[in-house]
Amino acid sequence: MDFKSMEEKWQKYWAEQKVFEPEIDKNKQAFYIQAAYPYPIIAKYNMLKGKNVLMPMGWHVSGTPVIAAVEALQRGDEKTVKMFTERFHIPKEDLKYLTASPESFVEYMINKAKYGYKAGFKKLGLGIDWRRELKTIDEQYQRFIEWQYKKLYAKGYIRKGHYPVRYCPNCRNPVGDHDLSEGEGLGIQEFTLLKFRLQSGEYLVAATLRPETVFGQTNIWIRPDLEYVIIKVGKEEWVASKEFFEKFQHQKPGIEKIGTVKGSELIGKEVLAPGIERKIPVLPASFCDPKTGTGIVTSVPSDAPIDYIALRDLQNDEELMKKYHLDVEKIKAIEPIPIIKTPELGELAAIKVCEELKIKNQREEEKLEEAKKLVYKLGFHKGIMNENCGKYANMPVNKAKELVKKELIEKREATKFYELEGRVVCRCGTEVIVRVLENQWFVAYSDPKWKEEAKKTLGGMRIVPGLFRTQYENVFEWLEDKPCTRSKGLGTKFPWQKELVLEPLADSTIYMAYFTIAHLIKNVPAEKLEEEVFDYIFLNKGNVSKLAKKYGIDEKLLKEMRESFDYWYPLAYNASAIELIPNHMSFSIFQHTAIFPPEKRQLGTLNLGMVVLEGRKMSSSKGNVVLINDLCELLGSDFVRFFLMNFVEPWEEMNWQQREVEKGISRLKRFIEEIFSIAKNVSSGKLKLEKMDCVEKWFWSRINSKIKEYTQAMENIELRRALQAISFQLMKDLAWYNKRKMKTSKELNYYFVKNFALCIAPFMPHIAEELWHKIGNKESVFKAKLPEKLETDAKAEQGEELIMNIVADINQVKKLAKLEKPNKIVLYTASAWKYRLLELLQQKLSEPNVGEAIKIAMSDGKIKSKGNLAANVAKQLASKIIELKGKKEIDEFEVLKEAKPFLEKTFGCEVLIEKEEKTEYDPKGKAKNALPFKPAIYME
RNA sequence: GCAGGGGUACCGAAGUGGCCAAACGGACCAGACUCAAGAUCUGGUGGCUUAGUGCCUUCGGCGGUUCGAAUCCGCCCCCCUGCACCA
Repeated sequence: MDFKSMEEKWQKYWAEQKVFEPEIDKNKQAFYIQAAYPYPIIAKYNMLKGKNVLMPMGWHVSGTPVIAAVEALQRGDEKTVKMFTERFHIPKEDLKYLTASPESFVEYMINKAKYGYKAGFKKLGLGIDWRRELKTIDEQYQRFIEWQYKKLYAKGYIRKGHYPVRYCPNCRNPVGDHDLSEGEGLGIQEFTLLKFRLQSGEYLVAATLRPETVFGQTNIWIRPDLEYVIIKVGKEEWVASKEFFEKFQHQKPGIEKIGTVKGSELIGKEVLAPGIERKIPVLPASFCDPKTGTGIVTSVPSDAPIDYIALRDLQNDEELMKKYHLDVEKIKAIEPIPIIKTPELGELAAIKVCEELKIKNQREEEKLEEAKKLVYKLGFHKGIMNENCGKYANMPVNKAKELVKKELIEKREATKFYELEGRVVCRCGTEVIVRVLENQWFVAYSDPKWKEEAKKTLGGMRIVPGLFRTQYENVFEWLEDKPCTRSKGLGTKFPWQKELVLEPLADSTIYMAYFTIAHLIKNVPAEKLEEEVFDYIFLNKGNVSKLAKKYGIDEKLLKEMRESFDYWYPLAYNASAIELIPNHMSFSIFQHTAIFPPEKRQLGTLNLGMVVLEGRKMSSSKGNVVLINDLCELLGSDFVRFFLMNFVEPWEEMNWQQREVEKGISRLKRFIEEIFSIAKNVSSGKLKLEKMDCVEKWFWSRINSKIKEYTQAMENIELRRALQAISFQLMKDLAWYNKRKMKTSKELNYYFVKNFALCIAPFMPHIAEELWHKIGNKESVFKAKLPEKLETDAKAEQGEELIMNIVADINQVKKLAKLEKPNKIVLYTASAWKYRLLELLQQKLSEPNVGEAIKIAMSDGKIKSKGNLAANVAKQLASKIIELKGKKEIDEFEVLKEAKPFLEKTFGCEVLIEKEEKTEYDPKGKAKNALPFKPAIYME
């Protein structure tokens, strides 16, 4: 069959008939969904349920990727050029369109590229309303985004503050992971910078991750051989390493170096320690690293293994103490101060761990590192502050940490200092530092009122699959203010600081509302789209006539836009990848909540799994991509669609394996072709149930139960389950029906083909449409409705099951008895009393209890009279009682009699159907083995 | 580290208290068809047994609850995703 021309034919037909260009229809319920696989399936399914379905498509081109690609092409980057010319099949002479400008790049990739995304989506037959297409750099769209941010600003949700970022001093730009050649994934740590005042007024500064341990400070460490710098910070003078000064410049503009001081000059002095207002000595240590923190370290021997060991080393080294003219007795008298208690390590964690690990001196760096991690971890999770910690006594460490930090900063005894978790290097080769951006704009997702309201919205939404709800709830809990502007990239200019651009996650949260009017607003000049205009369209504020006059926009058009938004909203599902739950998906719920009234938000979210290719992550930079266009070309779009859905449910990770798909396709194609051949022999007359034989009733019942299963699965967005029910499972039933049937019913054929076409339509629209018309329909299959009330015939299904089991059992016995070709097969159905016994057991026995079963059997006089056999049967039935639950008696004798010709044909010999108690032919005494639903078998 | 999701036979993957030695698909093996290959069909794929059976071992590990656990509870190990300026 020529599936390819079938695709073209129906795509043309749909376009002509405007099947996927919905107009407002008040008689139909609106169903609005976003377009990305697999929504088209859900969209089409809802059409078949009689809803008016809108599915638009847009292009999110904000941010840096487009710019980066254009720049790479401009400088002729080989890899990038190769990617575009080979992977995306772009002719070399067309590259000039890509390098001309980001806008030209976008235009070309969307509309001109033969293998571009749009072409691919069209090829897949997605059914998108292209009239509503938008790009995030469209002028009108940008006006809409401006409006959005003005609404947020008015509510106080746009705020300004500082923000630490990873920053390349050479490129003069913040850097993300993809900009790095080393240190991907390393984050920013927030250190507390403690200030220790010298008698002379200057401060020695030390960075720590454990501000709560200030209560255990006994001294501070400094490297005698190192030259420190003196820095002017406001009115204060700080002493720290040169490396620190260089880094801190980016976090505190305006500081300057005003001198230097040798570490050894500071040894032996006393400083006033922050948080405890006690004087402690400055002592020498070799482990202070100028590159880490400030090169000065505060010493808490109770909870920092290195401090403890260094202190002990010093106390044992009188010569060293004398060298620096230290008071030996005083130093020796220093003792760790217990401050934190954990069940595992007691009150002096560092000492305990050093002893356990048998750390001898400062040179055992690896062991010290291990000890530090252990103490830190336990202390943080299980530690409780003790009575030496003043008002923080009895507080868990993880809580005290924040409070102590806050207090120290408020008392100006400390400040914040940001440090990278490790060495991070930009692609340009420069080492990355942390810079604090002063004028960073934020969206205040931390706002308690907003959070509350957003949680309410979430509470009323449908999350598919449901198991992700807790994740959303957690995200909502910890979501903090999110920076929303940046200096580089495509996108909308930030209204209050035009040199900044709204970043990509900021302009993609309520665009769904824009789609409802995208086709109408296209020709309205952007400059007319002032705040009030959108206020009217989306919030129904103001007077239309006045607005129309004031801005020179057609009043009818304004009303139409208003009506369109009102009709299509709320959105049925917002859908995106699972990894976007912590940002895009949650932001979208927040922003809908902030801007729109409760009845115009979102009804649900659909969370989709990743697609991996042959077991590896898809990545265009690594060349591990496959274009949907190429796939459709090769396999046919209906088949691509089918297998995209067939592997896993939408939210699970899908591994596209070409070989497996190709194998599966041939089977599927045969099935489809078989259905087409059935479609040649149909009659649309009504089914006459009373005239159908057992097999036909069975097939009819199976079709109905599969449609039921399909419908149920579709409602739960279990697309794979739905698809399998209607394809592979039905395929099996069809095969059995073909084998079993005694005559052909055109009506039943019609019933089968019609329902198959309907159910498969969301998945394989072209094939469905072809089938639909083949059996005589004149309108699009998408104008039809799925059947709703479906009956099944339990007796027919049980009867056929009996035949299937008998066939399997006969084969089994044949094999075991080593009878290649039996001459005669005799089947004996069970006596009435056995059914009677089964009924009793079904009523009285809830678990497979043999003793109880025999008791029940013997309580009935008639059954009891059968003696040993009765006990035996009771035993066998009891062990299968759960399996037999709910099975009702059928007339096995009649069923088998009807199937007799079939059985004789199948096994190529005479088949006798006998009743256990009436049989005259039972040479081996097999008849007594008969059980309900399990006739006895004898063969020779 | 924190949060969320997982670990099932050779592989992918169903299965949430007894119909489970575990659906379905792939791979593999045997048989049928064929000159042959491919395609297709039939059967098989934990072990031992057997006229359609029965028993033993198995669902990341270890313990527990239960007459009964892949499924429920506790602890542990491993994998995936996200953790914010990357869309």
